[in-house]
Amino acid sequence: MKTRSTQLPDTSDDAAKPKAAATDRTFAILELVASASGPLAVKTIGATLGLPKPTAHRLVNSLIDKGLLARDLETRDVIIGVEAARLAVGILRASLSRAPVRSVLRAVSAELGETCNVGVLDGGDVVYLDRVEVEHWPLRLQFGVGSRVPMHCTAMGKLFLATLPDGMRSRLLASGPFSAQTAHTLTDPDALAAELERIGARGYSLDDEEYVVGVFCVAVPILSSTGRTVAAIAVQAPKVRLSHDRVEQVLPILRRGAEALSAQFG
Amino acid sequence: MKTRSTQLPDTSDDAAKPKAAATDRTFAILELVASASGPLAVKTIGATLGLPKPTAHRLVNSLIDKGLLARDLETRDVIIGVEAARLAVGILRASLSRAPVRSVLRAVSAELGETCNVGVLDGGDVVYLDRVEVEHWPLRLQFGVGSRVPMHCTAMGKLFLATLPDGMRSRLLASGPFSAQTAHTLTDPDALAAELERIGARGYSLDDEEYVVGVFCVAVPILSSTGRTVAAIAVQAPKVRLSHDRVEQVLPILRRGAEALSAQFG
DNA sequence: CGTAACGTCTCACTCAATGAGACGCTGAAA
DNA sequence: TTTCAGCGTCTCATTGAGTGAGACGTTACG
Repeated sequence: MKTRSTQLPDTSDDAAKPKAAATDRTFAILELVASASGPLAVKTIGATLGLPKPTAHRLVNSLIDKGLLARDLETRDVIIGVEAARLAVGILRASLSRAPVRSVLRAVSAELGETCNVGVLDGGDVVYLDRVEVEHWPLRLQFGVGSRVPMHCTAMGKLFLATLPDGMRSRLLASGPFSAQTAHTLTDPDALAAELERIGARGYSLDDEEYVVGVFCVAVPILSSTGRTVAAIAVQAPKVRLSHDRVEQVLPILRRGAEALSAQFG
Repeated sequence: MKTRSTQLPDTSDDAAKPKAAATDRTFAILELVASASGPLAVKTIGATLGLPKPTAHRLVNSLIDKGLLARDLETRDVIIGVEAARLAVGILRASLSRAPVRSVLRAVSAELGETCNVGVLDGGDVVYLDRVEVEHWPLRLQFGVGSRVPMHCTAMGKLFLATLPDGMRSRLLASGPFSAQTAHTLTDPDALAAELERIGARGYSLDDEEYVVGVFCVAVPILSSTGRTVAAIAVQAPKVRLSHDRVEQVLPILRRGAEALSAQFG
């Protein structure tokens, strides 16, 4: 649910423990070599990732032993290994099952000219399953695929809340105070309940700067074959480009995407 | 004092410690998921790799936190994550930039006298992994290494579609309307399906001004050792220089390049 | 309403990873 | 040649990250 780094007994001395897991570092090295333009010296790898000299060599050699990395024959530089290529082919093949979703999302995003994403409800918050961006703006890294956002102040989250069974909804509504992310965030349970009522009746959900200042959001449900809301598709954009006056315009496009996606989930 | 309270049902005489390397196991999990035919239950992963229950969950969740794995929507099964796909594209690109391999594409391009590129399928579109140009023309910057092009209107894309398993192909064909890039683009699913049929039978794919006006393209598959299409190599040129009448001429050259490159993908 | 299967949590234990420092190698400058 | 500098390798005390048995929740199902 929360972040994963488990620093339990760290009380007073803060952030002075850059202890890193071997696995994290290993993947960092692999990714670095994969994204490099050419062969890399171990020195460079260590310097880039801030690894002590022996550690860098140990991890690199360990990857070489696995065949994931290799050494250039004359220079001793590090290049990608044959096992990595095998793994990569497998990964791309396995990730094919995601292709249809992404395909739809891209089409919707292209038509709207704005960033779109697909998310589901997991635990107490919304998880982004996939995302197609249209430009580079600050939100980009903050809310990438896999990141979690609250339910009470996002278009998707409120949509899920509105379509939940009554019992679970009231339980979630009672589950504590809602943080005020912006001045527009609905923190009062009654106001939120009323908003959910509206959303349920309309069949779509809006986020008018309730989570991030200056960002407007529209979300529609993705229904399973049984008619249950299993996911949602949303568009988000700066409010200067997307606001209440454009909602009627984007809805049919979003709904078409949602319909195409519901076929994939059914 | 050591408690031998539990007699394990087997392994009575092995002096070998339960040797555990977190990194090895993590990569084993990733590879297992990547090479699986579909979503895997954590139970299955643990059983296959001989991992204790909590350990299996810990490692899997750690990979999920990194975005390398993900969970299926309704079933809680494990599938490949989006970060893994990103990593995979990087790996394949890096592995193609290795000197011995790069020369293959250069040779093909030189022999044909036209621009050639190598690409794979990722997330519903084609990604160029490598590219050798022969002259400076408008497409140059637009479709460099790393750029993505649609599936339905490119030689490579259609080739991938044609060699996909039936289920996945039909799901992708159902995943939305196909944008008409030019007057020649196949936008009708039925017409596209018929074209894919032809491509599958012929073993190569053509793009006759379906993506860019005036550009003709020929693509052949790069097969893995198991005979699966894992990538493709293509030549593209202005139609005045490359068209149907030259296809038979370029095919053997492309195929020779494809064969040389196939070793790179296992 | 068991019950069975699976996921999560806890918690001592301990082994694998860590990294400062010493040492060796090779190649280029002096 | 010698000297020096930059890298890679080796050693080893230290420790905390990883481990896994067992207990506990949580669904799914007959």
